[in-house]
Order: sequence, then C-alpha cells, then structure tokens
Amino acid sequence: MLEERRLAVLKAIVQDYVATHEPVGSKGLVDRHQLGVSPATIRNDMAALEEEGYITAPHTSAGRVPTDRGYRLFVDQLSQVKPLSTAERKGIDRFLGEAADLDDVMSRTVRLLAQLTKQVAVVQYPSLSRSHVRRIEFIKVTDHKIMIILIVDSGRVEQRVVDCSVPVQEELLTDLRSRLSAAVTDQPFSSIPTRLEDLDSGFDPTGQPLVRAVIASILETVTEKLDERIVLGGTSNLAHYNEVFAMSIQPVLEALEEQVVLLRLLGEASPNQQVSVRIGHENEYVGLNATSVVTSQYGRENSPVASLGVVGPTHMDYPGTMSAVQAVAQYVSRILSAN
Amino acid sequence: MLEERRLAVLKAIVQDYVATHEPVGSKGLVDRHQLGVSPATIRNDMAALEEEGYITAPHTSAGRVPTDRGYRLFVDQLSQVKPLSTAERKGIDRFLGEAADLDDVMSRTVRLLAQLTKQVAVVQYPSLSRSHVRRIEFIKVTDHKIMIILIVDSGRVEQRVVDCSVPVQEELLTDLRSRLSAAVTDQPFSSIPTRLEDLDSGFDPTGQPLVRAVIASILETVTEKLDERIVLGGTSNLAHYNEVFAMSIQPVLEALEEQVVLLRLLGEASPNQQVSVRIGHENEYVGLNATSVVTSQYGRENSPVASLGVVGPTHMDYPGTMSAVQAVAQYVSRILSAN
DNA sequence: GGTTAGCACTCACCACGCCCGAGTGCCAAG
DNA sequence: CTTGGCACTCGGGCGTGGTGAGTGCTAACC
Repeated sequence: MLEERRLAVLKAIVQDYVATHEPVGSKGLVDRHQLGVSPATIRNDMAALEEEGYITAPHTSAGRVPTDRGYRLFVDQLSQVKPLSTAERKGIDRFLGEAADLDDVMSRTVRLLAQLTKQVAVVQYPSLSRSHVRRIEFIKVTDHKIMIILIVDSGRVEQRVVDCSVPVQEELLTDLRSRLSAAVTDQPFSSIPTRLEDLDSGFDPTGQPLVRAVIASILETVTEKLDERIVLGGTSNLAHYNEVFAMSIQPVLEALEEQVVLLRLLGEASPNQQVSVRIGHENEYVGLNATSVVTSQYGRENSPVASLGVVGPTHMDYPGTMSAVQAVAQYVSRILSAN
Repeated sequence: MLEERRLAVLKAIVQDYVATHEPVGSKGLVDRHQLGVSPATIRNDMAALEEEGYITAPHTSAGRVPTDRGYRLFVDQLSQVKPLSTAERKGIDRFLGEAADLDDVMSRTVRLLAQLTKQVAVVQYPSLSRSHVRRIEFIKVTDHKIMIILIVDSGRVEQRVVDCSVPVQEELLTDLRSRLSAAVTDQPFSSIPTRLEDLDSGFDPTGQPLVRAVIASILETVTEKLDERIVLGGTSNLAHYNEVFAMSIQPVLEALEEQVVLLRLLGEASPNQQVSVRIGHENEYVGLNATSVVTSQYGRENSPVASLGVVGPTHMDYPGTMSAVQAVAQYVSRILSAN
C-alpha cells in the first residue's frame, strides 16, 4: 500500500514534469491526479522518494524533479509502451513505402523519426559486418584499373577501384570473378577474410599479383568500410530545448558529429529485439549526460543488421518515444526484407 | 580626404566589432587605430556613416554596429583576402592528401573547413549535371532485375536497379551496353536525355520493353539524382554563437537540414572562380538573414563541378573566412583532377 | 571648412532591497 | 498512517538609484 502509492507518486511526478518542464509540487500533484490523499501525505512520500534518490529538489522552495534514477524506474516499471494510432501507422507506412532505393529509405526514415518524436533522429545504414554478399562483379576501367563492386543483401552497394601494376587480362578477370563469386556469394561479410585466405594459390604465377591486389582491396573494404554510415535528422529540434531549458546543446552537437560516438551509442543497444533506453549518466559519453538515448535494432528477426534511434532530453515522453522508435524499426525491417 | 577617412572609420569599426562582438564607440576607435584625429571628429564621421546606412546604434548610448550594408562595403572595398600561412597550407595539403576515395575527400574537406573557419561548413559532392559519363555497365542481378552502373569522371558512382517484366537475355544486354556506351561515354550528363531519345528504335521489338525500361531508369537517375548530395560539418560551432550572441540558431539548423535550401545557397555562387559572399539579408532564405554565407566553386578551371562554403554569423572574419574557403576549394580541385 | 574641446544628456546595465508566493518540513491532532 | 496547520525558506519579479559609456551639439580654433 505504502510502497505502491509512492510509485504512483513518482509516476505522476515524471508525467507532470515531462508535460510542463517545471518542478512539480505536492499541491499540483493531488490536483491533477486522483491520488486520494492530501498534499501532506504526498509530501511524506516525496521526502522518502528523495531519500532514495528518485527525485530531487532544485532548491529549497521549489517542487521536485525526477533524477536519472527516477526516470529509470519509471521506464522499467511504471510505463507501458503505448501503441501508435492506426492513423500514425498508416502515415508511416505510406511515407516509408514510397522509398525507391536504400538511400531513400534511410533518409525518409530519419526524417520520419525526427518528426514523430520531435527529437534528433539517428539512423545507421545496414551494417556490412552483419550483411551477406549477394554478388561480386568486376569492371575494367582502364588497362590498369579495375573496379570491384560488391552487392549486399541489405541493398547496399560498395565499390572500389584497384590499381594494378600489370595490364589486366580479360580471361584472368573472368576466372577470378567466378572463383571469388563461388567463395563469397551468400556468405556473411564477417567470414570473408578467412574465405579469401588461400584463394591466390589457385592461380598461375603471372596472375597472382593482380589477384593479391584485388583480394587485399576487398579485405580493406570489408574491414575499413565497416566504419558504418549514419544519417542524422531533426537537429533543429535541439534548439527548442536550448531555449526553454537551461542545457547547452554544444556538447550534444559535438557528439552528433562524432561518427564514433554515434556508432557506440547505437551499438550498445540491447541484443534482443526490444527498445533500449539509456538515461542521462547511463550514457558513457559525457557530452550526452544530460540526454537520453532510445534505440532499437532493425533487420530480420534474430539477425539485426543495424540500429536506429533518437537522442533527446532526459525529460522526454518515454512511452511515446519508445513506441515510435520501435514502430519505425519494425517498418524499416519489413521494407528491407521485401527486397 | 573626408570620404577617405570615413571609409577608414568603417573599416576600423568592422574590425573591432568582429574582434569583440561589442558595439564600438568613438573613443575606443581612436585608441586602437591610428586615425590621427580626435574622437569628436570620428563622431561626426560615424553620424554620417549612420546616415548612409552603413552602421547603426543598438540604442542611444551604445557604440555602433555595422549593418549588412556596412559589411558589404567592407568586403567589396576595404578588405583584401589574406593569404594563408605556409604552415596552414601544408596542414591542408597533408590532411586532404591522405584521402582515399571520394567519400573520404568530401568528409575530410568538410571537417577541415569547419575547423579552419570555426563555422559551419557545407560541401557539395561533385554535381552530376556538370560531370561526364566515363563508363556505363550492366549487371544482371536476377532474371528480371538488372543493375545499371554509371561511373562518373568526378569519381562518383551511381547505381540503380531496374525491374523488367520479361526475363533479360544476355545478348540483348550486351548489345544495349555497347550502344548506350557509344552514345553516352565521355558526354556531359546534361546531354544524356537528348542522346537517349531515339535509341530504342534501333532494337528489335521483343527487346524494346527492356530497352525502354532501362532508358527510363537512366533518365530518372539523371534527373532525380541531380538532387545533389551535401555534407555538413562543424554544426556545433553554432552553439558558440548562440550563447554569446542573442541570435537563435533554430532557423539556421532548420535551413541546414533542408537540402533544397543548401543547394540554392551553394548554387547561387558567382559563376567565376572567385569567392562569393552573401551577407545577412542578401540571403533569400529568411532563416539565414542573420548569417553570412561564403562560398566558392571547385573543379577544373572554367568548368566547376560543385561548390563548397561556410555559413556563419554576419560578424565573421571575412578576409580569413574567404581565404580559407578559397584555399580549400583550390586544394579540392587539385585533388579531384589528379584522378 | 574641417577639426576639436567641452558639456549636457540619454540610457543600458547593475546592485540593492523589497515583497510575494510556492513549496517544504514538522508537529500535533484525528 | 493520514491530515490540517503553521512557520520557514528562498527564488524570482520589481522598482529604485547610481554609474558610465557614448552621443550630439555648440562654440572656439586653425
């Protein structure tokens, strides 16, 4: 009973604070929620909650504000993901359904996510490391240059030009293509290094330099280009918080410019299909200690290819944001597997 | 004499204001610059300059601040592009020289420009419309799907998948490849629509649906993908101005998210090799009325392939920014023509 | 005529002091 | 355990007065 009401109070505090962005007091709480008790009782509960570190008072005569810990409890136990309205689902469907190619899907997704959540959206391109090779092709650009083209199941296409010291012979190229093709087609990227290991030994000595150069180049692409691509959207939503709230957006903008930071942010997503939420100081990167990050993976069931999510203030609408992120991830998954 | 000193005063005002970001008064001016006259005289000049609209007073008892018109005069007549130090040039050279592929060049350029100018950098990928086709290739992905690959002289590679209603015959594809290749190789993108116009008539009727589909797809790529790609950098520099200066960065962030706005921004660059500067209200987009945009085109002499530049507050260091933009544009031009 | 010194004037800015009210913690009664 | 009552705290809004930077004007000067 006692414990139960305390949680209800915390929930109410979070909800009110998210709605108003102002410290919430005991009086207002009983007015706006049916708690069935008087302000004085609430005050006792609030004192207890503060004692336990779930809420804090900015200064003596102000109301209380949830702490990161308070939000965590709220997210874990007090909130339920609210389903999107059918209108919203249809809107998403229509908007994403029109996408032509992968670039289009990504850019539409990021815009959609930013618009739905009114926050900064972060979308990662399907990760090569978790994709499969669908096809490999060569194009002879000049006598000494060939372009390698890797077509990936997620729709990505990687290309790279190799310089060779000797002129490229057409037959050799054909041979190489078929052998490489056999070796890597439909194989996961992560297995490529081992699969290409001894491939050069099968060729006659005159061709080996070229073969080695090609293989080296592919390996380079595989390892290097794993620095995945990320698209951002809704950055201007940051300005909104800057004005109302007293938090500087500089560190956040800096974080968003660091591909590495973003990748780790998305990479830390929980391995299961669920939505992952990191609140305030739970984020490793200090610049994001005043923000929360909501992410989800997308791709086929049990084998996600990448992540997407949003970055927003800790006082965000968690249920709404989580449902939006989850829904968008599901839609993107569906669209990508349709190819 | 009279006119001459007034210009000197304006120049001094701009310089001081850019340095301090505070309204500058007559006393400070004579202290920091060798003008050879007394504050009272300066005051007369300032009154005249204000009359003519080059400077303005925020309020009665504050110093003067340059207007957009004042900056314009400063840029046009009073400043000279200051050359970069050799150390800076070497730094640029080293940093950009390491770039491996086009993506790398673009991302390094944008970071470099942001770092040099401490402002927001905007770099446009080489424009297809001003590029030439170097090569066209087809890859049969499945029976009904072929991938078209366009290799462009600026290093870009565009690909697109076409769905065909009928199975694709290998010979037809070879035939199509050679004809298309002959038609478009080394031709500017802008000429492609006319060159492809009647190409389908040369094929036998059974192949025509495929040919038409391919041609349509290429045309689509040519026209649609002309929505060029743009990379941004240094957005966090905006936060700096936000704090010190009283200008909201929201509209600026919004503008930066709009590809269309950015493209127009870069597209309006003056046609010659010089650096183009648009100050405050000279920018068509209202969200950027409080900023200045410094751009330059890059590419071969007399045939630029794209633009790059920076967006910053109107009280920026124009000579420094202009020289940085110009230098970077030149370096990028050089690197791209090296391929 | 252009330049300069002197002077009165204007205001943004800051510091101080004041009050107000929201919100609290505590206590004693229900 | 809950509740009404009450004293207390303290941030924020507001008027007040002082300060100083900067100006425009006028009259004298070269």
